[in-house]
Amino acid sequence: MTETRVPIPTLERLAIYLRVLLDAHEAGIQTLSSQEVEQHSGINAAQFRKDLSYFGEFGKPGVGYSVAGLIQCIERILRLDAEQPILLVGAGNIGAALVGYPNFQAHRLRIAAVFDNNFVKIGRPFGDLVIEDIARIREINATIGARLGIIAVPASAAQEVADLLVEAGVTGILNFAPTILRVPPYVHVRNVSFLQELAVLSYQAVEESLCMNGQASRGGEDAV
Amino acid sequence: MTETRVPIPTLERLAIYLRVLLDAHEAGIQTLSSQEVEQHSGINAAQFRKDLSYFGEFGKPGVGYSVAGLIQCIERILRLDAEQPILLVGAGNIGAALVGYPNFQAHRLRIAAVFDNNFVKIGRPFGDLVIEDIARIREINATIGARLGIIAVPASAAQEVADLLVEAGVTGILNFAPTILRVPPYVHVRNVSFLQELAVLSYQAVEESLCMNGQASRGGEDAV
DNA sequence: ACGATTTTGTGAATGATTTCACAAGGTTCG
DNA sequence: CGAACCTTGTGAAATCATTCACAAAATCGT
Repeated sequence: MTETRVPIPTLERLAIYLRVLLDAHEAGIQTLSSQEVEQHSGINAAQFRKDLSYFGEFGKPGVGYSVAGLIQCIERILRLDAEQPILLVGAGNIGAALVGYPNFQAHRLRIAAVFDNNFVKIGRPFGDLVIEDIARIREINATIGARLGIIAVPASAAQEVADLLVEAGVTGILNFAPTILRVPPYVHVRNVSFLQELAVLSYQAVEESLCMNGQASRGGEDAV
Repeated sequence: MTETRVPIPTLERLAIYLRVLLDAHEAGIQTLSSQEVEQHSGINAAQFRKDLSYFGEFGKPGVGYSVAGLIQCIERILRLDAEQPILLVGAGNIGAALVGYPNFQAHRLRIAAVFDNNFVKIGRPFGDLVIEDIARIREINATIGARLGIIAVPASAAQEVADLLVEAGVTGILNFAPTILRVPPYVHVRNVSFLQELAVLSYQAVEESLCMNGQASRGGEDAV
C-alpha cells in the first residue's frame, strides 16, 4: 500500500460497502468475504479489495473481513465514527425532505441547524429544529463547529449561500442548486442534480442513437 | 466521429451544457464558443467539443455554436424535445420535494402520476396530482406510456416497486432508496444517495489521512 | 482577394480506473 | 504435521476518460 491519493470513486464505494456491512451486521453475520460483498453490492470483489488497500489491510486471508471490525474502520475513514453536524440552508421542500430523512442517523450525520432568509419562515419549527436567520449562520456555527453544509435554495441564491457557508467555516458543501459554485480551493463541493440524472436516463431509456448529423444552425437563428 | 458507445460521463455533462446554454439563451446570447462554455460550466473546452463529437458536428469554426441551435440538438439527443412523462412512486418527503421542484418544467420533464401503497394517502391531492394506488400502476401507465420512473420509498419496499415499474413498461429508474436494485439488463438505474454524497464530503472535509493500518479484528469479535 | 485571426473537430498522448492473475498467508481436517 | 483449500493484497495489464495539439474551416479587415 503506497501513499497515493485516494480516487474519488473509491470514496463513493466506501459508503456503499458501509451500507452492505451494516445490513449484514443487522442480520447477525459476523464475517464477509470480498466475494460475498460483491454479491450484495454489485461491485467487483477485486475492486472492493483494492479500494480498502488504499487505507490499510483489514481482512484475513482464508477468512474474509470481520463485519463489525470493518464497519468501524470504514466509519473512521469517512469520519463517521463521531457525530458529524451539518448546516442546512434552505427551508423549502428539499430541506424538509432532508431533515425528515430517516437514514442519516445510522451514519451519525445530524442536521444541526436550518437557515433561511425568508423572515416569514425564521423562527418557525422545522423538524426538530427552529429555522434560523441566514444572517446569523457564522455566529451559530461558532458554537456548532460544523464542517459540512447543504445548499437547498434556488439557483439564484446558491453562490451567495456558498460564500456564507465558507465564511462560517464549512469545508464540504452538498449543493442541490443547479449552478456551478465558485469556492476556495480547500473547499469541496458535490452537486446533486435530479435534472441531470433524469436527463441521462431519458437518453438511456431509448437506446436508438438516431444521431442527427448536421450543421450548427437549425430552427433558431444562425450563428452571428 | 466513429461509431462508439457514448461514455456516461459525456451524457452527464450534456445536461450541464444544456443548462449553460439555456441560461445564455435567457440572457439573449446568440453564439458561444467552447472556450466560453468552459468559463460558465467549469468543463474543459476540449472536453466539450469531444463530447459533442459523439453525436455530430454542431459548431462553426471561427464562430462557435449557435445557442438556440445547440439547445435543440442536445434536447433531441437527450429526448427532452418532447414532453417526457415520469411515474413517481412514494408520496413522502422526497416525493413532495420532487413534485414541487420548479426546474423540471424547463426540461420538459413532467411527473405524470404519483403512487403510494398507504391507503390513507391514496386519493389525496399531491401537488397538482392525486395519489394513486400502486396496485394500479400498470393500468395507469398503459395510458400515460411513461418510460421513466422515480423510486422514493423506503429501502425495504424499493425492490418490489422496481419490479412493478418494470412491469409497467419503465426502462429508466431514478432510485432514491439506499439499495441495489435488481432489474432486467435493458433497464437503466441511477442511484441518488444523500448519505453517499455526505460521506464523501465528510472524508474530504478533513484531509488528514490518519490511515490506520492494522489487522482485521478490532473492537468487535474476531473473524470466525 | 488575401493574410491575420478565430475556433472547430479529432487523432494521438496522457492520465486514471478497473480488472486480472497470482504469490503469500491463513484455515481445516485427516 | 502436512496437504488441500480459501481468501487476501497487489503488481501488471487492460480498459476507459481526459487533455493536448494541430490541420481544416470560417470570418474579418483592408
